[in-house]
Amino acid sequence: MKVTELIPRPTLEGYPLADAISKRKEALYEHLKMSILTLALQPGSDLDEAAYLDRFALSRTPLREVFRQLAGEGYLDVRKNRGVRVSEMSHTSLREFFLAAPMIYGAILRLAATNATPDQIDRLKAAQTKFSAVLRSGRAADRALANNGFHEITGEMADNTYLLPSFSRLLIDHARIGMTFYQPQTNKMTQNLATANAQHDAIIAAIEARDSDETARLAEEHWRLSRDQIAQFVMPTALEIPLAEFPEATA
Amino acid sequence: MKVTELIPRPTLEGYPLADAISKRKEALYEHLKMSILTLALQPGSDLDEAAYLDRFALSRTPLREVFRQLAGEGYLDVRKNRGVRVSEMSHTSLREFFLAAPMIYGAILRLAATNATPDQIDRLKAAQTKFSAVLRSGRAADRALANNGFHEITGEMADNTYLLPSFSRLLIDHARIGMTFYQPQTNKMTQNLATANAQHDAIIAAIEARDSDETARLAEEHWRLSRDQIAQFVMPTALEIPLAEFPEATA
DNA sequence: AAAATACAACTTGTATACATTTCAAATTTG
DNA sequence: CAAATTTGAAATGTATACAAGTTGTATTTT
Repeated sequence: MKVTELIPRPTLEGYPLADAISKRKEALYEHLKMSILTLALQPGSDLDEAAYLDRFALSRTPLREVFRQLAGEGYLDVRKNRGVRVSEMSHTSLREFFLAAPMIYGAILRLAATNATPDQIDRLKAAQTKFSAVLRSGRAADRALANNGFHEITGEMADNTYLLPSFSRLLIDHARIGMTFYQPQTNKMTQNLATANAQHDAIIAAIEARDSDETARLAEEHWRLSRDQIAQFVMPTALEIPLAEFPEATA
Repeated sequence: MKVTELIPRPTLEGYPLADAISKRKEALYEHLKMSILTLALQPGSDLDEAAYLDRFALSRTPLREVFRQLAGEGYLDVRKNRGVRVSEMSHTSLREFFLAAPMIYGAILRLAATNATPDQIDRLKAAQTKFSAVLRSGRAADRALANNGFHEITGEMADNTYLLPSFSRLLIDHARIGMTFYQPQTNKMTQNLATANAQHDAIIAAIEARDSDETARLAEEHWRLSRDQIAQFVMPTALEIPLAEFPEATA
């Protein structure tokens, strides 16, 4: 057995999980993904190489490799000689999102019903258990991540090299859009979350039954719920109070 | 003005286009893409870092960056501690390809008709002029690249961040499948190429007319031609000569 | 002689010094 | 005084030495 495996490296300050380099690389990778999905790192914001260098105890070469990989997956933009920033989201990309999402989501779930393995179904159930639990805890970021985790597994189930890249990019921005818009202040939205939860259960059942038509139907229904929720925030129902009644307007 | 801009670097042996580093990086990037699309580099084959180091006069850091980027785009696979190889193509991926391609191609061309800019239309016409010319010259690799160039522009026209990643991956393997199967030894296949050429012209006209329904219809037709051509090679019509008539069988 | 081990050459990964480019503040110029 | 230019600190990109891992071959062991 290798000696180096037996001697733990000294703990690094500021980063308690210090371990093999590849572990730290992986940790940085996951940390950035999570931060971007939950908007802890905002779209368009610059990343400071130096800060991550210290925090994750990596040298520039592997750090930059992680940045490049995340750029390839659509999380980051690398601009030559100008550093790295979190990939942008604009009203334009929102429109593109609405066009592409129903088609890709439908296709992925249809294929998931055909190709899912028993192990994947188990993992989907576990992801759904987590999502369900997190609905109660109420933290928006946790909800977005749990929902993302659920859908990532459906992408894996579909097992199609060619569809996965687009699906993955959609999931990134779905999470980010969700973080922006789903703030369940109203009863309606809390109700919607419960509906989404029920839809996840139905999707699992349909996949397990290998019923691809039913799974595709549920995909459409699930998408519609999500879309309406977003639309409600982009185009809210007009206020019904006459302007004059606002304190600011009367002052 | 910077002095370094005025002093040309000494010409590097084995690579006449020697220039600024970023040019050489770009050259390597394009060379690898081209080699992979035309099967000059076969699916699954290993890439020798050292060979490209000399040939393109790059140091390992930028060279490896190019490898990573191409991996992100689906041209290469990077395996930890085991070097880089050209991404694989199997009978499994062929099936995945057939499932995904018609949907994505249809969507891309439909959107292209809606969103194409005049400049892009001009470039599409130029690409088609090239494709047309190359049909006569007859080299399979040139045809595959010209066809790829045409479709890449339609992807750009569609202008949808979320669909482009899948579309790009499909184009890679479409070119490679084409190189494997389209060897116009029969009259039928030569005829098919002429048909494809005419379809390209029709697609340009439909896009220019902003007729998205017609463009989508043409996309389906174009796909069907391509699919049938591939199917013909995967499942050729059976030989009609009885076994006994082969010299080997009678010997 | 077959299997297991050890070793050495080679490949891949990382750290870091150095080169280049960018950005912005300070200076010069018209 | 405004515009253009210079300049230098900070950020980004590259080269290269060194470390770690992998692979194939020689050696030992049974």
